[in-house]
Amino acid sequence: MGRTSDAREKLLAVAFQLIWDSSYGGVSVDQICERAGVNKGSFYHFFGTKASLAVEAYEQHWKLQQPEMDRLFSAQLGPLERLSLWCSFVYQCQKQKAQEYGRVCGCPYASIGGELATQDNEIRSKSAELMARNTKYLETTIAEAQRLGLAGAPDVKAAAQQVNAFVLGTVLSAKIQNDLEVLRNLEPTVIAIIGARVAVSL
Amino acid sequence: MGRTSDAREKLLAVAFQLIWDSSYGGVSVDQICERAGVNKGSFYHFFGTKASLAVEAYEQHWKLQQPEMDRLFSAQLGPLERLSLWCSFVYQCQKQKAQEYGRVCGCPYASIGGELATQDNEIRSKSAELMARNTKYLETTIAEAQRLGLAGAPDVKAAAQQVNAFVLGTVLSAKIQNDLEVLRNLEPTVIAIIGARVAVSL
DNA sequence: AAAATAGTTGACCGGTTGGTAAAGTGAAAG
DNA sequence: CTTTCACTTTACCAACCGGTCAACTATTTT
Repeated sequence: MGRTSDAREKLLAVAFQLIWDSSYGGVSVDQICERAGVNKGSFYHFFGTKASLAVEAYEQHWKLQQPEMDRLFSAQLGPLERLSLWCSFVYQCQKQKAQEYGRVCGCPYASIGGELATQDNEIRSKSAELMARNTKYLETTIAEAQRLGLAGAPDVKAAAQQVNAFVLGTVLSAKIQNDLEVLRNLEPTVIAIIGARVAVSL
Repeated sequence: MGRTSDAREKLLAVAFQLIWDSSYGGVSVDQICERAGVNKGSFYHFFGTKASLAVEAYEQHWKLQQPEMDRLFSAQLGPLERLSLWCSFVYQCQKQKAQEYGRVCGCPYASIGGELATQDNEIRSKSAELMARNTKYLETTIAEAQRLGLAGAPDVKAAAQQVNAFVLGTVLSAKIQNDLEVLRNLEPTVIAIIGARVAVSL
């Protein structure tokens, strides 16, 4: 009973976008409210603090993004094909966002995580959790590549973390240089990371 | 003529530390002044804005750090040895800072760069510049490895960027997970990145 | 000694911050 | 129809933000 509202969903979506465009500290609750067309009182009806809004906004974004990830990492595809598709996806995703906003915006999860890791433990651990979910796709894929003799990583979990770190670092470089170029050819290095140990030990 | 002062140097050092510990947005001019034992009026005698203090603080930190980098990348050492030394250095550096502060603090240049890349172009470009200086060491080293037949990267500059991105991403992961473990074995993957192409093409 | 200069002091500014509170409104449940 | 309750509205708060200013002090040059 009582009335219904889409203010909550609007706030989540707007908060995610605004924080991705600038940063957590660079966006105020007032700005989020204004852009969402919601009064501040309503904001604090739905969310206890700015930080908890951020945590929920990022969780929500993951949920909306998950079907796309499932599609990219479909079991219908070969493991190397999935990795290749994912590399292209990362580039395309950054490219589209850069066209919309006029600057390279980087990885949203890593951005807020990197900004607040030492200051807000809940946001840090949510960021870590979302990045771990991402790495899980890589781990499963690399494990299958291994099984098919396409990769030579002794420790699959470590290899997934390494691939993730490489792509994360490249996306961050692209953001800091404000240049998408470094993102255009991720795949060969990803292949090198997961295949190198076999090759090197030859 | 006029009196002399070390307030400027104190502000630069304190600002760098405080921003590294938390973030640019998370530290106020008042806090920097208080920790440095300097009045706000003096702050604005030396620096025009908070942002320009940050830019100068990071440049200063680079200058202080450079001799250490020159030592790590000494021409007396073999190229792979330099890379190995650098990987250990990155880990030790993060470990020491983590012990001092109680949390993994990540790469200072990348942290401020990632936070403000879309908001403050001067800070973004200073961050990019410092990271490029870092990559230059890698580039020279990889070029020599190539010359000695120890690496098989067709594009040396790209390989240096890839190695840098991998380490950067791993340091960021360590910060977000607040766990140094991922940093303990950087070297094999670095070797794989610069050596893979030769090995793979066998 | 006096003038010129470099640095210090601390009060002050308007605007913004995250967050609160209380009264009001509209729709669904009884 | 009325009660109930989810949501909205708006005014408000103390604390803090980056930045300014004019008076003041210590040092060196002339």
